[in-house]
Amino acid sequence: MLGTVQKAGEVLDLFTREKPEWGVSEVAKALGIPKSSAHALLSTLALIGLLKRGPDGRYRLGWRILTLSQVLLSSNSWRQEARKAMEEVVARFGETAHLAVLECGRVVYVEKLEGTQAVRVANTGVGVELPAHCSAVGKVLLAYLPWKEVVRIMAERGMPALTANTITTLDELQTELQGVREKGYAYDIEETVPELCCVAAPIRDHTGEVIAAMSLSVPFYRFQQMKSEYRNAILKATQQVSERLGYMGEIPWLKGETQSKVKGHGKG
Amino acid sequence: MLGTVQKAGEVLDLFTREKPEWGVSEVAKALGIPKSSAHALLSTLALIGLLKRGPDGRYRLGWRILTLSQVLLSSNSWRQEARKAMEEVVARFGETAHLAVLECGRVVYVEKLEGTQAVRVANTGVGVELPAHCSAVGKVLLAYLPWKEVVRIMAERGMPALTANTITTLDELQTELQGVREKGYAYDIEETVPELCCVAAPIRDHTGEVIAAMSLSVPFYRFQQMKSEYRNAILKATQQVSERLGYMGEIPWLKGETQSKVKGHGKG
DNA sequence: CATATGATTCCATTATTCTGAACAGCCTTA
DNA sequence: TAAGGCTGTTCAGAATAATGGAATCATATG
Repeated sequence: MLGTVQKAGEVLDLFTREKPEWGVSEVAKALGIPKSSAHALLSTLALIGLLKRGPDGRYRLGWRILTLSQVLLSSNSWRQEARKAMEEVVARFGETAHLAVLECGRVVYVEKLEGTQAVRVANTGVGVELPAHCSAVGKVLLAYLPWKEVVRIMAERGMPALTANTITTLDELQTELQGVREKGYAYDIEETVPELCCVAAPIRDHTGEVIAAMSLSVPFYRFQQMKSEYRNAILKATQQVSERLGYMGEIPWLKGETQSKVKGHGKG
Repeated sequence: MLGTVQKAGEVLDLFTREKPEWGVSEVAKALGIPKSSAHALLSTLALIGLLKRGPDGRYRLGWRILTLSQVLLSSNSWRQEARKAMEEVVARFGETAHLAVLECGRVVYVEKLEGTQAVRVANTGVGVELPAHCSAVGKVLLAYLPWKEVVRIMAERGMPALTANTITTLDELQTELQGVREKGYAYDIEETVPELCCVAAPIRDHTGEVIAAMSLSVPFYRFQQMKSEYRNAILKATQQVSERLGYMGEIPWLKGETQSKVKGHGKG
C-alpha cells in the first residue's frame, strides 16, 4: 500500500553514518528510479522536515527527526521504568547496561548506561542498529518470535560473522533460541565483539509479550568469575520491570537454582 | 509535490508528547480525510518503521526514528565542534548551555549541557521545540533571516506570550532583531521562562551563513552581576566554533570593548 | 447476547505520480 | 575565456497508484 510512502522509507534508509549526505542523482542510481522521481521524493521529504536541503542541492537528515525522537523517548513509559532498573544494576557492578528492541528484524538500542564513564551517557549508543542473530539482546528478542519470522529475518538480513564465535547457521540459531526460551536468558560470549561478553533477559508487558531486552556487558576476563551474579541481577531487574508494566503471569524463566535467589518477586 | 508524502508528514506531526498515540479514526478526523486513507497512511508508515502498530490497532512512533536520530547526530561535524566549546563554558561557569537550530520556523534544541546536574546530560532537552520569537537562541536565529521570512513564520506560528516579558508584536521583534544584528548577540531576560535569563550568539559555517545559535542559561539573580562575562564567553565560544568551521570572514559582532578581550582569535 | 465503536478490506473512479527529455547552474577543462 | 561534463531542477503527457464510500471484521461495552 502507498508505494510512494514506501519509497520515501527506502530513501530514508539510505542515510547512514557512513553516507549521511546524498544527491539526487546518487539516490536515483541507488534506488533504480529516474532522477526526477528521486528529486520529487527528496524535496518533499525536505519539505516535511525529515530531510534538509543544503545550499548545493545535496540532502541530509533534518532536525525534525530529533523532535520526533524526543517525543518517542518521552512517551515510552516502559523505557523509563527500565532505566531505573538499569541504574541499579550499573551502580552495583559498574558495568555497562543496554536496553534494546527489535525493529524490522534488527536490534536497536534504546538506552545505554555506561558503568565507569558516567558523563557521555546517552546519544552515543542509543539508536545504533545491530544484526539480531548475534548479541545477547538479539538472541533474547528473537527467541520469543515465531520461528518462521526468525527464518524470514535471517533470509532478509543474512547472518554475517562478526567474530569467530558468531552463530552463522539457522540450525545453531534454532538450538540457541530454544535454550534461551528454556533458561529465560541469553549469554553472548564474544559473539559480537571480541573480548566482550553479555547477559540479557526479556522484558514483558502486561499481556506477557516480550517488548524489549536488557543486557549487561562485561569484559571477558571479568565476566567468567561473576557470570551467575550478572545473570541473576539481569533476571531480577527484567522481572521487576515486567511486573511494573503489569506482567502478572508466570515467570517461566525463573526455575531451579535461580528461583531461590530472587524469591519474593514471584507471580502475583 | 508528492502529496502522499506530505500527508505522511502531517500524520507524523500529530504525534506529540501530549498525544503520542493515535488511532485510525482519530487521525482521519484530525486531518479531515476518510478512514481508509488514514489507515493506508498509518499502516504504511508502520511498514517503514516510522510508526509502530500496537496490538490494538493504535499507532505510536517507531524505533526507526531513534536510528535516524543517531545517524543525524553522529554526522553533524559542527555539532560536535560546538559541544567542545560548550563544555568549556559549562565547566567555567557551571551554568547550562544550549545549542539550537531553526527548523520549519521553530527553535529545536540539538544539544544541551547542564551545569550542576552532570548526569542526565542529553535526551532531556535535546529535540525539544520552542517558538522562535522568544528565547535568546530564537532571536539570534531569526535575526539573520530575511525579514520577510520572519514575518511569514510569525504569521504561521503566532507570537504567544510565555511570560510578561515575551515579545508579542512584529514591531518589537523587528527592533529587537536589528539590535541583535548590530551587537552580534541576544539577551533573553525572562522572556521564555520566569526567573531565567540567557545570552546567545550565532555560529556560522564557512560560507558565513548562520547555522546555529549557542546560549548560556542562568537564573535571574545570578545573571545580573555577571552579565558581560557570560556574554563575552558565549561570543568567544561561538567565534571559536565558527572559525573551526572555516568561517574566515569578518567578525562583525566583536566591536569596541569586547574585541580586546578576545583578541588573538580574529579574522584569518 | 446485542450493540456500538473502531480497525480493516474492497473496488471503481479519479487524480496523482511516474517518466524521459529539456533546461539551468556550477565547476572543471582546454 | 569558452566549451564540456556534471549536477539539480522543471515540464507535460502517459499510466499507475491513491482516493473515498460502503461493507466487513474485530473488539470492547451494556
